[in-house]
Amino acid sequence: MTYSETASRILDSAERMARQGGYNSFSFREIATEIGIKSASVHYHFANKEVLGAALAERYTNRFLDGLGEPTAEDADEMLRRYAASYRQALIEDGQMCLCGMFGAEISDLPDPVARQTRAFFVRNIQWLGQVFQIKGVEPEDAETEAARMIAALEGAMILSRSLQDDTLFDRITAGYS
Amino acid sequence: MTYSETASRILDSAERMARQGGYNSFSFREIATEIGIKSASVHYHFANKEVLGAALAERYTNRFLDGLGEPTAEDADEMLRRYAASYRQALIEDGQMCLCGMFGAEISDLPDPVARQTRAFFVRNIQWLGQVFQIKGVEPEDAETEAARMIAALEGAMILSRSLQDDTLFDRITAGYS
DNA sequence: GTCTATATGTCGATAGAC
DNA sequence: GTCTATCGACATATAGAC
Repeated sequence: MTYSETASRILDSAERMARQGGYNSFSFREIATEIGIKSASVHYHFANKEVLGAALAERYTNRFLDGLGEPTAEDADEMLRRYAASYRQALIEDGQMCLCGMFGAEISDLPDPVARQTRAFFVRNIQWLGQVFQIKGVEPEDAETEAARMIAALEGAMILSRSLQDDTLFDRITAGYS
Repeated sequence: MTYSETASRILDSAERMARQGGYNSFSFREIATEIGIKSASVHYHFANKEVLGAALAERYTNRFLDGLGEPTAEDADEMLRRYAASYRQALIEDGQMCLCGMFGAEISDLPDPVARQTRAFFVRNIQWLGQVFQIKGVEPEDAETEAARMIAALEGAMILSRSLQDDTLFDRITAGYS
């Protein structure tokens, strides 16, 4: 999927808001004001809020996985470090939470298309990490559990670190993955 | 703090909604409708939303720690199992997320009194678990990090398990704590 | 303690001009 | 593609009667 310049700026704005306060924290009006158009114009690019929310989660997931690259046959430990570093960068350098971690927490209240894209984030991440754990020698039947455990640790570390306003806490919690 | 019958029912209703969709998912009107009064009456018990939100997090934290009891000098492993079981029960038996996990994720958008009570949940839980890890023989300077790591794992496990609609995933992710 | 009534603001969404 | 204008619904919050 490729987006027009304006559509991209809408997504950028919405993503920043959603990563601070979740699905209910971005609005057509506030996005419009921020990028200098009117809310009716935002509706031209994204017909309604669930379409916008689903596009948000989809773009986020694609970018996240693109940033990781394909799991390579060597240097599995380096892949794990890189995976953890993606979360670290989002939290500490960008100052933002994981979009799909936010959406995942409130998933039972989300419109179905948004919930489905949120699930896709976790499914695809578990697959990616599961491959890495298999390369490391984890039994195939345990690799996805190990993957889910690592993702849970990283999502949870973001929440505690952000809540307690202590960036070093994220590093200490995830020290085993670096 | 002790609440009147009506105030308790307000908190019960708000807590259930907040544990599904976060801070923006409960409203005076919806609470009022659910318990059979008018929204103006909800305002009589809780002056405004940030007061209600802070009361929600405070009551949740007190109940949670009361349910755990004091860390005892023996059976540290049993204390850890009991701690993990509290999260398991919330997710699987009650079908709800951790209130302060939700609030923690969106903490940068929360009114200050709510944010402070949310932080208190994590501070007090880290202290409780930190004591248990010390009893287990973890070095005092590492005990709170170990505590934060376990809480992060449990909060993250809730998010992934709920997102993927797979209760068994929570158990598999947290198997090391049981 | 609860009510009616209301003020004031924001929300998502749409019709139709340009 | 963007705009003005507007709708109906819902939000938090308050004044004042009972």
